[in-house]
Amino acid sequence: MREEDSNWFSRWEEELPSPEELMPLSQTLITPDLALAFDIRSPNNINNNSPTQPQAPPQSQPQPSPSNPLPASATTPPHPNSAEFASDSADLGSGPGGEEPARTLKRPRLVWTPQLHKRFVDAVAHLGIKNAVPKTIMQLMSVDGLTRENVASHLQKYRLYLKRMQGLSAGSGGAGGAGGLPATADPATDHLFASSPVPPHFLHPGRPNSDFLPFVPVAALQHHHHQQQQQQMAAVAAAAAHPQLQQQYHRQVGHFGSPPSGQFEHPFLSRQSQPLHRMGTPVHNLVPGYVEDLESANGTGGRKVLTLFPTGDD
DNA sequence: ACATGAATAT
DNA sequence: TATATTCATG
Repeated sequence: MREEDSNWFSRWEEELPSPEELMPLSQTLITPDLALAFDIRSPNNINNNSPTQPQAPPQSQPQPSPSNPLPASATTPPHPNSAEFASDSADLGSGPGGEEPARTLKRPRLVWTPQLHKRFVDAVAHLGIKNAVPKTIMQLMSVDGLTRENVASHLQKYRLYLKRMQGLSAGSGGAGGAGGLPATADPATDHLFASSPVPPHFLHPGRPNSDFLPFVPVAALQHHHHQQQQQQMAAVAAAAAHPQLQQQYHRQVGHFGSPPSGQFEHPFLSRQSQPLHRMGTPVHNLVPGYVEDLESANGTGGRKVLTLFPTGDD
């Protein structure tokens, strides 16, 4: 019933990160090889048995992040970044055995952790279904390394999920939250989606419920040529919708412009801007809320999986 | 030319 | 299965 809805909705609302919290949330996708290069790994169990990701239950403890036992011989560290390198022609099919990271580098598969998905949902929620298109969502999420394709793909699946939910929503509030599993979402396939509450508006396409917090978490400078402009555009667009926000936007940008504290720089952070023409990364990993970690699962064929999961409890 | 969304591939 | 990539449209 509606009351249930508002119930979980309230909770969901409370969980929403405030602009301040959101702003510094510049996560960074660290590629396995990069991590390896800098010896960034969780000093925990080297044996990741769990084929699936820790479902990240409500529990938010420093879950021993399944480190990746990446075979030291992990050669071919896929540089996941810009695929805009046209000049070089070394070994084309340098598959396994080859050392040089062929330019045919593919990013590791992105794993949508509940946290990441939450950001996704939040972004969509704040944008409104209409404006929630991959590009915009991506920008709002401000996750470094996230591509439009990543978002598009996820969005596609998410829409299907919503559709299914609409059909089943009759009688049961459905989307359980972080607390319990929704009785309605049965298939394991929906587990991820079930981890984040679905704003009611999503299920009611005919009702422009726009009483959402207007904020513009423009953040994380990203690489690639025009991204900055794009972000600005996004911000401007958002500002257009909410003129009063322009201030916020500027404020935030300013914030990013000047690092909060020059305490120390993690090697890999500074390095990060090195390998490719990535722009300076405003990573504040001083914030204990989010920690980047990665896990490469040596699946069946040796495909690497990039997992970024914030340790921050949600 | 570019972004989206669905279909298809891995 | 989940995510990536391709493809047809807008």
